[in-house]
Amino acid sequence: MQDQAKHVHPGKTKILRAAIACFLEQGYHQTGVRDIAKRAGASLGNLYNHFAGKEAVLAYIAELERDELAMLAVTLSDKSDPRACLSRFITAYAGFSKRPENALLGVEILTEALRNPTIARIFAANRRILIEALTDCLKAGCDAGVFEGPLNTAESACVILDVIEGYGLRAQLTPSQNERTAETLQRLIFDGVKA
Amino acid sequence: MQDQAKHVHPGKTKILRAAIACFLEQGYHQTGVRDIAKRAGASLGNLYNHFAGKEAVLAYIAELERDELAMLAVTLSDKSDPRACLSRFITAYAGFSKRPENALLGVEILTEALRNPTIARIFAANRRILIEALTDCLKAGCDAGVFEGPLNTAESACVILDVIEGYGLRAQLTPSQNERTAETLQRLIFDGVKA
Amino acid sequence: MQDQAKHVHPGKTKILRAAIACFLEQGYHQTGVRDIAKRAGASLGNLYNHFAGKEAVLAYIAELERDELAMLAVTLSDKSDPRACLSRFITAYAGFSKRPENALLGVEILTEALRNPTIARIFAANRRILIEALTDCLKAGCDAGVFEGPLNTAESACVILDVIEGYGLRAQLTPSQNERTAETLQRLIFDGVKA
Amino acid sequence: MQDQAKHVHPGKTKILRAAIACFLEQGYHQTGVRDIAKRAGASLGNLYNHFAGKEAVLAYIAELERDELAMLAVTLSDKSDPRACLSRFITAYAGFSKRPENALLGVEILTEALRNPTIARIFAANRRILIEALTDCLKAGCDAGVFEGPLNTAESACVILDVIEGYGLRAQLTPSQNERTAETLQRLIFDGVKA
DNA sequence: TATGAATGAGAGTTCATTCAT
DNA sequence: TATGAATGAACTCTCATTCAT
Repeated sequence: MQDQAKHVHPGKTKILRAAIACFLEQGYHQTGVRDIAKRAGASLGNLYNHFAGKEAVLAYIAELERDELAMLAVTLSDKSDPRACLSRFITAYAGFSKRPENALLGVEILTEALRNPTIARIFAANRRILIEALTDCLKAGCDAGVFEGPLNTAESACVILDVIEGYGLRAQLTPSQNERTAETLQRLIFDGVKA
Repeated sequence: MQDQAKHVHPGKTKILRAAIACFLEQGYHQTGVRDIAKRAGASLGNLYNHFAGKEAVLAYIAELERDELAMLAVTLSDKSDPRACLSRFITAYAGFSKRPENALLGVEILTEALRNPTIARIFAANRRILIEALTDCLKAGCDAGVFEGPLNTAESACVILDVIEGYGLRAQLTPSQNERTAETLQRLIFDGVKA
Repeated sequence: MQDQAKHVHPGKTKILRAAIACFLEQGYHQTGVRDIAKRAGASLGNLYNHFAGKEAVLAYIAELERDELAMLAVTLSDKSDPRACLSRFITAYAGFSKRPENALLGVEILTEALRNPTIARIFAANRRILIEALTDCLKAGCDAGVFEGPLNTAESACVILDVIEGYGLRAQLTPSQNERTAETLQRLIFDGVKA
Repeated sequence: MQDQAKHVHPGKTKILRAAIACFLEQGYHQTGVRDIAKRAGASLGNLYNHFAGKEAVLAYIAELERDELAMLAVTLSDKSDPRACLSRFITAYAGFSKRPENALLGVEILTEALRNPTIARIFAANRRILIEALTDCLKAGCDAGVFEGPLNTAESACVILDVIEGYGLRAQLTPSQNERTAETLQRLIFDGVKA
């Protein structure tokens, strides 16, 4: 989570950063608003001056992700060479996904989205950014014949994201993973396992 | 979660089933031990006669998964035709993964495993069952030349599980998904996107 | 607490000994009936077959003390030499009081007696055994002129017991105490501090 | 327990006074934090805003005793007349010890100190205040020849405190005690029982 | 904005006790 | 006798949130 928050009130940013750190370390439900306030060096009341509540903090964090994802989606906009384009995206999104703050916060937001409509809406909107750009890229590739059609492009886009995000999450559980696994990602997405 | 629990005390089974239902509906952290006891029609104290605590209930559920996964792993044991074998496994595990109790409980267990060593150990053991069987299948396929080597088989196994589990989870978020998506899974795992 | 319990049911004795051990280690209120049963290797229900409840266990223990105290009181019965008699009692009761099971159980019983009438009655009865014997000894000594009268014998008896019991309790808090302190007890009880 | 607490937050003081009252009436372990909060007219959560927990409340109370004991120790500082000094102290400390809040809270703190290191440390510190002052007084008296040396002054100091505190505690168990017992204390401490 | 005392419902857990077997 | 599952009230403590200052 980079500093897209530069223009907001410094007190709010301080709280936000503390919240991200807490959610990463302890998880959303295991984190108390007191933990956040204490870590931010702010008072409990002040947290409520900046955010409507604990859920609003998570929602805000989820929304911050949007800008980052939009930048990643740009990687996919070059329609002239869908293959190279997809390859670049895989590398970029794998790099994004393996950063702990993205991998772990992503899981927190996903699991919360499963039962919390407010978060679900933001999560779906974020995801749509990548899915749509990826789907467009796949469609362009199919039309150009560089991807083997007919392809269920929307579903394929989801699968590609799953593969990359799964890789990012595994990087947290097994930090010792070697560097060549990123190449495996490329290989499998493009060619599958078959001879 | 089927009835592998037949041989245990009926009171314990009753509580277990209630816990599974609660964790599914509300999530692990959002479920209180009182919710479980009430749903089981048992007293709070009795829950603690059968389980050391709330975490022990989740751990027990996670351990129950092992037997089911072991049965799925058998699908992969036919070394004579790795390709057909993998194909069958994909179908079987996709069917397993799209069932809400497996998809949602799986997420609960995964997220808890991220920060809870007890659950992490069980989660890792369960996962290893599938990973090892799948890796063996891929290796056999590479040796036989039906899969395109050289292949990072261990990492590929992880990716294949990610793809299927991601599919299963998406089935919960977007229940309207059509049936053809399972075919897309097979297609992408075997061939990737490229022409 | 020696084995006056030989003639009772062995299951009961087992529980009793476990209870004493628990009360010593954890204190009466910090000990649960489950702790006692577990330590005794008995079932919870069985404990209730032998005792009406937790309080009854403590009451029984308190009553066991009576026989030991009665034996100590015998030390004071020799009216021919009140001085030697008192001296012997001080030594005997100091030895009794510094044993952890007597010192610590004594405190448990005393504090429970402060607010629990059942225990208070037993505690008072036990204490009366020593007080009366000691008062008699002091009276005999005053009559014989070996103790300096007029002496508030009843109150003096209490004070003598306090001194010895305080010494026993201190032995628990500061186990490093040297051996000469028992002599100090004799000295102070007989002569006080004054020249 | 007098109002040394004037400078602290009124809410905290209110809770403290309620806790003292509860501990007196019911004892430390028999008192629930809800009892304290209810008696204080405060909410349960607020109690935890002021104290880290139930034990911290008792620890705070034990620490409040320190100031009162320090004032009593001053009674012993007049080295010119150790005998008169000791006599005054006996009267003062007997007066202190027979007040229910001191006698009963003292027992609660002592028994808790037997197994709780936190409380044990505070208890020992409090006790050291009196022991040291009393030991100094006895030493001065021995040097001046008004007390009969050689005297184990440290141990004698303990015994003197035991005698007075035992008297204070007995005053709770047998409230009908007449006034002359305090004189008996003086008599026994100075002269013992012997002619 | 910023503070932190105050709230009370709810958390997980333990309690002494009962009772059908 | 002996068992241990069952009970539900009570335990200490934490929660997200409010509000007077």
